[in-house]
Amino acid sequence: MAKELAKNYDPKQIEDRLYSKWLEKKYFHAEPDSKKKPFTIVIPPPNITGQLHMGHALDNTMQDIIIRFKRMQGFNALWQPGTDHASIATEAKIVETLKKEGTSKEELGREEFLRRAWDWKKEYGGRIVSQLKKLGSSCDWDRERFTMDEGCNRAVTEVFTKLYDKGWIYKGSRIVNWCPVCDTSISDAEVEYEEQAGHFWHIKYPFVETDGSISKTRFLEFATTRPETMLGDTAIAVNPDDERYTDLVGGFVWIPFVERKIPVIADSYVEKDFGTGVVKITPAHDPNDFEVGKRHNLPEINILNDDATINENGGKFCGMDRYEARKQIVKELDEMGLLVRIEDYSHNVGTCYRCHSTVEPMIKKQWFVKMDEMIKPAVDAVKNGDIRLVPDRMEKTYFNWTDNIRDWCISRQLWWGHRIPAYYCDECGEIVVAKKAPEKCPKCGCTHLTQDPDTLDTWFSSALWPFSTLGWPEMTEDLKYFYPTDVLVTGYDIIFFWVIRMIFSGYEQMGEKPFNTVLFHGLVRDSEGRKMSKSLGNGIDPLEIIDKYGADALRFMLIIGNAPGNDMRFYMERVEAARNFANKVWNASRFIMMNIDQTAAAGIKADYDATAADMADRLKDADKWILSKMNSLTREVTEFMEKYELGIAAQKVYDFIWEEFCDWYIEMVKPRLYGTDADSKVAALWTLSHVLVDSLKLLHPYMPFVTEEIFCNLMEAQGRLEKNESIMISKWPVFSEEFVFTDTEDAVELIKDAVKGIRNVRTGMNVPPSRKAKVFVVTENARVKEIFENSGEFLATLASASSVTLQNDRTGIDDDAVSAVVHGAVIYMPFADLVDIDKEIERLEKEQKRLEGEIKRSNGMLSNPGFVSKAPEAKLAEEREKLAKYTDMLKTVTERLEHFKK
RNA sequence: GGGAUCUUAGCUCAGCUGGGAGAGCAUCUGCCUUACAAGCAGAGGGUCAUAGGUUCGAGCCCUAUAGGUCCCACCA
Repeated sequence: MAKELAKNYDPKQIEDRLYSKWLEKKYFHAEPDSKKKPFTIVIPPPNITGQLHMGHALDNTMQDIIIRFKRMQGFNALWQPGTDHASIATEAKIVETLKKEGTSKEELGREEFLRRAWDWKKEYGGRIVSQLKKLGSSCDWDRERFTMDEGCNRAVTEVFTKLYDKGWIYKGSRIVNWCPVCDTSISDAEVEYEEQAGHFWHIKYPFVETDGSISKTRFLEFATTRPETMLGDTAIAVNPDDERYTDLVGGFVWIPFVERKIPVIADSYVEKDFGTGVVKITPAHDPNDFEVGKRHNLPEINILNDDATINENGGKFCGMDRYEARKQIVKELDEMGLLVRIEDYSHNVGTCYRCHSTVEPMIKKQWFVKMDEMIKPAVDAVKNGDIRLVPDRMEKTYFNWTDNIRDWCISRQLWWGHRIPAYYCDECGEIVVAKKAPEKCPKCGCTHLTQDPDTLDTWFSSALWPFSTLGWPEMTEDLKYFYPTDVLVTGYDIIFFWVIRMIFSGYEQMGEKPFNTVLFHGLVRDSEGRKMSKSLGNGIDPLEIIDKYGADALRFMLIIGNAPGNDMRFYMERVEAARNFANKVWNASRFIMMNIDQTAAAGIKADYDATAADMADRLKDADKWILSKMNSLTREVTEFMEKYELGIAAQKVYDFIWEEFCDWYIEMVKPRLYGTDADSKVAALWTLSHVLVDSLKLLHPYMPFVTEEIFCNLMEAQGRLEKNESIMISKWPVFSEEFVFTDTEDAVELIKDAVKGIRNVRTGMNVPPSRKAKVFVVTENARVKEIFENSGEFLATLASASSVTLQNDRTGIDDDAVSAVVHGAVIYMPFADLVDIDKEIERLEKEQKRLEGEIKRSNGMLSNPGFVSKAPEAKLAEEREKLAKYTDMLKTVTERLEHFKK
C-alpha cells in the first residue's frame, strides 16, 4: 500500500480491492460469542430473478450503514444474507423462456421443469449477490441462505404441520382471487386495484309469471360492470327496506342464454340508493355475492375455466374468452331488447400484482391459514411497543390491515415453490398432513397416496426468514444468540406481504418477536417523481452509477437529506455532489498526510497515539475549538444513528467535514504548519490527525471505501497500521469530557463571524458608501466600541492588537489581521452587515423577549412542586442550568441594548 | 367511504421534544491561492399553502379550508 494517497480520487482504484480485503479478513463474519452483545439484521431476500435496482441499493445501503455502525460500536454484528425463490415471479420467467423455445411446462413435466428452475437459480441467484457486493454490503456471506434450501424447507414443513395439527391451517372451498395468466390463485394482499375506464351496462331480466311463462311486459332492471357473469347468476337482490321492490321479493326472473329462472331475494347488502337498487347475484364470481349466496343458500355456478374462458355452464358462449363473451352477450341482449343503456363508468378492477392482468374471483378448493387468533400477539406487540415501527405512522397502516385481516390463502397452483406436505389417499380420499410422505393411509391402509400438487405462497417461507436462517427448527446456538434480530429494514410497500407475517410467525413459532424495530424506507423515484419501472424505461441502474461515481457516492446520495419512510427522487446532480464530497475528504486527507510526511522529514514528529491530556498544554484555541466541535458531532451523530435518522446524521458529518474542518480549521492551522513553532506544529498535526480519524470513522458506515483507503494510508504513514488494520473494525468514537471546551468553542464561533464580516467588507468594497460596514468589537469585558466605518482602518486596528503573525490565509484579508482574530486577543461581534443600529436594537429586543420567556418557563417549572418532586435530579439540574444561563444572557443583552439605545 | 402523508428559496428536499429559517442544485460577483476548479470567498432569493386558535414565543401543537400523493375498503 502506498504511503501517499494518489493525487486523484478514483473509486475504481479502491472499491473492489478493499472489498476483497474485507472478505479475505473475514470482517463480515460473526459467530456467537457470549462475551459480546449481538446485533442482528436479516436481509430482505432479493428475488433470484432480480437485478439490483435502486430500491435494493437504498434498502441495502441502510442496512449496511447500521450494521457497520453497530460493528464499530463493539457489537457482535451479524448481517444475515440470502435470496428468495419468488415462486410466482420466477415461474413466470421460466414459463416465458419455455414459450420462446416452443415448449411449455406441461410438455416438460414437473420434474424437468423444476430441474430447469434450479438451473435458473444457479445462474441468476448469484448475480444479485455479486451486485450487492459492489455496493459494499458487509453481509456474512458464509451464512448465505435461500428460501427454498433444505433448512428453509424443513422450517416450512414444520410450521405447516404444526399449524395444521392446531387447526389453524385448513383446506376449504372459498372464493379466491384467480389470476388466469399466472394460472394460480393469489392472496388478497397480492391483488392490486387499478382504476379503469369501463361501462355500466343497464340490463333487464323479464319476470317469470306465476303460471311459469316469461313475461313480455314486466322486467327488472339492474346494472353491471361484468355482463358475462350473468351466466352464473343465481339470484337478483334488492334491499329489504326498499319499498319500490317489496312486492317483488319472492318472485322470479328469467336469465336468457342459460334459460334459468332465479329468485328475487332481499338482502341488506344491497344499497337502495346506488344505481337501480337491484343487484344480480353471482356467488361463484364475486366475493360479496358469495356471502349473499351463503346467507340465502343459493347455488354457486362457476362459469369460467382457469384460463378465463367460459366453461360448459355458459351455454352457447362456452369456449369464448371472458371479454369476447362479454361483447357477444351485450350484443345479443341488445338484439333481444334487454339492454336498456350503456353508461361510461370508471371503477376499480382487481389485478394480479405480478402480471397485472385482471383477476377473476372464483370458488376454489384452497389451503388457508386461519388468522384471527394468530394475529393477536402481532397486534399487541406493536400496540405495547415491543416492536417499534419507524416512522411510527406506519402503525396506522399496520393496524388497518390487522383489524381487517382475513384468512390467508397459501396454496398456489405453481410448481416452483415449497410443495404442500399434504397427501391424499387414492382409495378413500383421506388427507394426511405430515413431514414425511406416509407409507399407508391411516384410515383404510391403502399404500397409494398422492401428494398435493400445489405449492405454497412465497411469503409463507419468507415469513419464517428471521429464524429459519438461523437454523430453526433446530434450536441452534446461532438461534439462541442472534434471535430476536434487532432491526428489519424494508420498504413500506411490503408491510402486509412480509412484515406482519414475520411478526405473527415469530410469536407463533419462536414465542418471541422476530425483531425489535422495523425501519421503513420509501420508494426511489426518477427525477420527475415517477416510479422507476421497466415498462416506463426510466429505471437507473445502480451499477452504472457505481461504475461512474463509485459506490460511496451512490450510497451517500441515497441517504443524505432523506427522512425515514419518505419517497425520494433520484438526481444525477445529487450523486455528483456526493462524489464531490468524497473527493473533498480525499483531498483534505492528502493535505494532512503531506504535512505529516514533511514535518517528519524535518525531524518533528507528533505522537499520534497521545491522549488529549498528553497534548493539553500545547493545544491552541483553534485546536480546542475543532476538538470540541468534533466531540459534539460524535454525540449527535451517534444519537441520530441510534434513532435511525440516517439522513440527518449524514448531513451532520457532511457539514462538519466540509465547513468546519476543511474550510475553517485547516485554513486556520496552515500558518502554524508553515511556521517554526515546533510545539504548535505538533499540536496542529495531532489535532488534524485526531479529527480526521474520528471524522472518517463517523463517515465510514456511509462511505466505507474511501474512508477505509484513507484510514489505512494514514495509519501506515503514522507507523501504526499494525494496530489499526481496518477502519471497519476500529472503535466508534465516543463523546468525551476531556474534549469539552465550551468557552473556547463559543469564542472561536464569534471569531468566525468576525472573519466572515471582514470578508464581506472586503468583497463589498465596491458597494455604495452607505453599505460600508460598521464594525464593532466587543472586548472581553464586554465594552462595546465602534472602531471604524472604514474596513481598512478596522484591519489596521486589529493588526495592531496582534501578537502573532499568520501567513497565507485565503480569506483575502491581511495576514496580521487574522492573527488577532485567531488568538483571541479580542472577541468580537462582527456587524459588518449592519447598516443601521435600529435593526440591531430590534434584534436585541427580540432576543430579550425570548430570554424573558425562557426564564419565565424555567421559573415556572422549578416552582412547580409536581415537576420538582417527579423529575430526575439530572433534569432538575439541567433546568437550573438553563435558568442561570438565560438570566446571564438576558443581562448581557439588556446591557448591550442600553448601549445601542444611547 | 376510511386512513396516512405532503404543501418551506427558481428546482428537489432536510428541519428529530415549540425559541437561529436551512442544504444540494440553479442564478449573480470575485478568485487557477503551494489539499481540492469535482475547488475557494461572497451575494441575491422564502408572509414556511390559506384562515383561525393555544403560547411570552408557532414551519413545528390544535381546528377548519384548498390542492397534491399514497394506502386500504369498495356501489353491483
